[in-house]
Amino acid sequence: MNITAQHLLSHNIKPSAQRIAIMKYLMEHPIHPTVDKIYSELLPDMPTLSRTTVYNTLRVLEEHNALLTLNIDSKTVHYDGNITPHAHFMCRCCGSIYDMPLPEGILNPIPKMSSFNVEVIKLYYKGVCEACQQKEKLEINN
Amino acid sequence: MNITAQHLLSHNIKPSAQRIAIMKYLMEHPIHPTVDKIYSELLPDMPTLSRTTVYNTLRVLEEHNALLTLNIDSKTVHYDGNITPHAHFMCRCCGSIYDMPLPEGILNPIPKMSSFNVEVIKLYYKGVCEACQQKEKLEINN
DNA sequence: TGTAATTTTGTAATGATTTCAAACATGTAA
DNA sequence: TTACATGTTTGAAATCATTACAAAATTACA
Repeated sequence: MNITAQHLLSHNIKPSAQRIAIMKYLMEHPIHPTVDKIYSELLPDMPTLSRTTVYNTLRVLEEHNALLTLNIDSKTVHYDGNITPHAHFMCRCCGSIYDMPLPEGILNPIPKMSSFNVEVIKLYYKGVCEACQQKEKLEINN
Repeated sequence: MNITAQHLLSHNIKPSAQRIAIMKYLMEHPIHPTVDKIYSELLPDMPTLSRTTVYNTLRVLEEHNALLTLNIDSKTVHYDGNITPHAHFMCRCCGSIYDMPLPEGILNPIPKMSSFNVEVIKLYYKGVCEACQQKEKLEINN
């Protein structure tokens, strides 16, 4: 029994070949991929894989809290196999998404927050990453 | 010249009838409506209004920082005419979106944040609102 | 082995958003 | 005022991510 299957079982998810492949891909590639990225990366090694299976599987993984779904991009959903609490930064130039630390204390006041029962927190930063800032400077100088 | 038109001008937006109507609706209805909500609410008083115009106008308003776009709901975008910094809570039962205070200090560390140039911060809470918590209790008791 | 339950697959449908070109409105110069 | 240029609105059609669905494949287990 491999480690990814055990990880799925610990979330009460039956570890099929497809689910293992998708979960493994997410854990080994912390690049916050989209459905299409996951699908096209896994297809060469799993030629019968269906896009619908990727959608289905990601929904199952989400429902069992085995991944985070990111709505930082209004065009499409991105997925994160790292479920430890953290924030995300998306560059408006290159579209890359980076992990960020969660500010101190942001998790603490949740239970006291008025009468709402807060179950999930999403913190998104948007702007320009280091690499794209350099590119912008070069363009201005030319 | 009405106050909404002045508001648009202060954001360098030419105040057409449609733009005024949409901006006014957003400012007078802090319910974080969707495109379809805005369209169907304005249609009776502006029968020639096109859905495309609502999309176009919201994009113009966003580009000129006259509103906030919320990607808290993965299904569709919600809009907020209140541009003072604040967070949002969405109820997973009824879908309502509420304004929330931004935690102390969350805006301060932005400039120091590694080498990223942060331009926008979005903080979303998800869970169950007070009213839906009451409903859930009633259902359990019956 | 046989049968029920679950999972995967591919196709078709859905629905939010965008594209596009024509119609319309507005501003300005003569 | 007219003429022209510019910007805005409109509605139809296209796009594209996602979902629905039913058949096929796989798994669990008696």
